[in-house]
Amino acid sequence: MCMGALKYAILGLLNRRSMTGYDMAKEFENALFEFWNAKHSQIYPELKQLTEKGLVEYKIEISGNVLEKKIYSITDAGKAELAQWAVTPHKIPAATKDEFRLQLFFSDSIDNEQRLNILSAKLAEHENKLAHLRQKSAIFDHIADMSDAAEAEFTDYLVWLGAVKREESCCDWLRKCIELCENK
Amino acid sequence: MCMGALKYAILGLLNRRSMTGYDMAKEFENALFEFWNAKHSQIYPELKQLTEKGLVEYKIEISGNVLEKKIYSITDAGKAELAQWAVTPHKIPAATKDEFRLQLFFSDSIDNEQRLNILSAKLAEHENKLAHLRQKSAIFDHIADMSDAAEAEFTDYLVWLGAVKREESCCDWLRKCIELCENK
DNA sequence: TGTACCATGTAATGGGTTACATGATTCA
DNA sequence: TGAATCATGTAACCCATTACATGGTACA
Repeated sequence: MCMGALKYAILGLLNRRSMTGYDMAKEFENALFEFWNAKHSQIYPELKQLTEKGLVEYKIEISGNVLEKKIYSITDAGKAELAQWAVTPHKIPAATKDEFRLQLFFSDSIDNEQRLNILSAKLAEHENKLAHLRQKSAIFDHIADMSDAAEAEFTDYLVWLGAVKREESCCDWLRKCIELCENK
Repeated sequence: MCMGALKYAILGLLNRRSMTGYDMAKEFENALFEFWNAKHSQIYPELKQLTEKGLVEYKIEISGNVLEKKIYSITDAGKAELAQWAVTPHKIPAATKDEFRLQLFFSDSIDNEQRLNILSAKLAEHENKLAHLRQKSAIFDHIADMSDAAEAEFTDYLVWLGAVKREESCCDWLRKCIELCENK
């Protein structure tokens, strides 16, 4: 389905700045969380392979007295592969498996009151998530005019906007569902 | 992450009507596609397990002269487990891995014109998908007033509405991205 | 000195897709 | 008689998560 896209996620990160595998794991948790994720147990083996293929390289840095850090950076070969991927069309991903929607679909077997309960609880969760997402907008506040934003800031903003709109739309839908159930 | 939710998808389907594993695969492809999917290679082993646990049972029916079909149905034990699951709260799923958003995020490395190209292509894809989703609304047209719709039709409608709204929101986002890029 | 975090790896397991394998039925 | 579809199963592989495993650093 994804055809080794982790590879490009890593190359993309290294194309912005050199970093350790540990740093990457944090980037996935923070900046990329809304559309990609990978744990360190996946990152380290992948970095090993990318090194063997010559797409990335590392130099060892000593932190403190003995702790060895591998600072990875992208090679020219890596940049070439990334550039190619960057303009390749990709399929719309298959819809996420969503246990809540599954539950709602089969809620023909429970009564309307219980259905309202699970809908209200889910709406509260998503409103909470939306609030957290909106808090992150502070990062983009200093960009008065997007037209002269730095490139990386601009693309960060575009995907952030997508995450917010997705969450808003989800909340709207849940409110509509609640309304329809209440008029039942 | 999903903790064996396939089990409940199957129980939910069988709670609506008895059917074969083959029928289930078709249901996943058609009715459930927007929030769940499973291929026959996953369904048959799961049905075997559920039979062993006594949550479903089957009777063999002969189609034509020799072809044996296993018509599965839900047992009382299965209904009890389904009823319990139906009111259990589930976590919001982790965001889908979306290679396009990954691409957009890292499009700081390509020029604005190419970014506009991939955005326009993706918008066309999603508009197409939205059109197909809306076509399916015909199924719900005969329900003049949702308040007296059959339960199963009503819940089908709720999740369908969610799929449409999700797709509309995605199109809106892409148009906004295109607008921002054009003013760049 | 203890706790949170930095840093790197491997192993076991689960979930899911694609491919392999087989054969019957229906209809043109 | 050939093609599309019905019908059931297994095997190999890929991706990803959780757990296992180790040890250093920074700071209160």
